[in-house]
Amino acid sequence: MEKSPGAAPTSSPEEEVAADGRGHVEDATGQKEQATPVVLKKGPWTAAEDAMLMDHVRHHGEGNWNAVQRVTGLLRCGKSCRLRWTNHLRPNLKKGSFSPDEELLIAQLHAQLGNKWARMAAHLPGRTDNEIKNYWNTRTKRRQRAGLPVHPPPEVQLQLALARRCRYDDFSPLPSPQELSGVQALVGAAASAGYASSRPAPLDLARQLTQTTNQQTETVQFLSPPPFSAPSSPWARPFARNAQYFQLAHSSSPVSPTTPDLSLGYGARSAGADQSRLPPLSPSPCPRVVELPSNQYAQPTPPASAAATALGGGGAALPDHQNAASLEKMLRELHDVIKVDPPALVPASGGAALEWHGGGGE
DNA sequence: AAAGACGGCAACCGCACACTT
DNA sequence: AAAGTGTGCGGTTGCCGTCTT
Repeated sequence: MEKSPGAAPTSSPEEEVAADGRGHVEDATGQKEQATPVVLKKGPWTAAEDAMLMDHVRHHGEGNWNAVQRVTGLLRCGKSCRLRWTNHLRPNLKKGSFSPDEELLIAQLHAQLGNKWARMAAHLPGRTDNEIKNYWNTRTKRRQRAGLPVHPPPEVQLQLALARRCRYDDFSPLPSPQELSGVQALVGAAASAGYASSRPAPLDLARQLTQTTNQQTETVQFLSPPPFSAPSSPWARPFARNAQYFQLAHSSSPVSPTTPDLSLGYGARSAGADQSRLPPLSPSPCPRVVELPSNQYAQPTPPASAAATALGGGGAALPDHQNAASLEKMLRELHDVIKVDPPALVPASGGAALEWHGGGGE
C-alpha cells in the first residue's frame, strides 16, 4: 500500500504534505497563503488518512466526496477519496489474485462488454474495476509481447458454455455433433496460438464433466501430461509465470468433485447471492448485441469463425433435449479430436511468437 | 551477485454523464 | 435552458518487488 519509501505513515496529513515530495504541488515559498485554495496531497495514502476517510464514511456514508476535505480536513480531493474508498477501504473487498473461475468469467465478460471495467466488476463481487483493468492489461501486455492474440479465444467460451451445461442444465444452443467438426479447427487454432498452454482447453472441461458422472479415471489419464510441463522451450517462456495457473487449471492435485463455480453473474442459481449483484448476464455465447471497444475485432478471425459456428453462432441450434443427448457424444468427439490430432505449434520467425495456421490473427 | 526486464499495483488525469440550481 | 457541481469511468503513469539473464 504505502510503497513509497519516503512516505511512511506519519502523525498528520499536514506532515505528509511537507514530507512527501512526489507528485504534489508545493507552494514556492513552502507556506500556504490564507486566501489560496488548500494544496491537496497526492500520492500514496497513509494509514492516518485512511482512518480519517473511514471515519468520515462511517458517520456520513458514501458519496459527497468533495465534502470530505471540508468536513475532515483531509488534504485529498473528492475523487481521490472516492477512489481510495472503493478500491481499498470498502468492506467486503476481495484481495489477492484472481481465481481461475474469475479469470474465465473476466474473459467472457470482456468478450461481451469490451473495456467496461466497472460493469465487469459488478459481476465479480469484491473485485474493483481497477483490479480487473490491471489484470486484463497485464495479461494483454504479456500476450502481445508473446505475439499472441490478445482476446480470449473461442475455446474459452466453448468451455464456459459446456461447463454451464454440466452444472446448470443450461441448454442454450450448443454445437451439434456435426458442427463439432469445426471444433477440431478451433482446438488446433487455439493451441497453435498458444492458448492451449495458457488456458485450460476443452479437455479440462471434459475431465470436469466426466468427473461429475463418475467416469473420471480414464479421462484424467488422457489429460496428462499438461500441454507443457516446463517453460524450457523459447516459445513457452512467456507462460512460465503462469505455472501456478496451470497447476490450478490442469491440476493433478485433488480436484473438487464439482465444476468450477461459474455462478458469478448468473445470480439465480448462486447460493447466497450477493444482493448487490446485477441482473445476470446472458450466459449464452450466442450472438447478441455486443459493445465492441476499439481494440476488438468486429469480424471473427478464421479460427473464431469456426468457433462461432461451433458455438451456434451461425448454425441451426438443436432443440434442448437434443442438446442434452448430444453432450456425451460431443465430448467423445472432442476427445478424438484432441487425441488424434494434437495441434502443431509453429514458432514464427524470431522464435517467441506464434502464428495462426489459418492466417488472420489480429 | 548485479543489472535489466517484467509484473503487479496504486493512484492520477481527463472526459462524459447525471443531477442540481 | 444553461451553467455549475458531483460522480463515475477508462486510460495512463509511476513505483516497487520479483524474476531472468
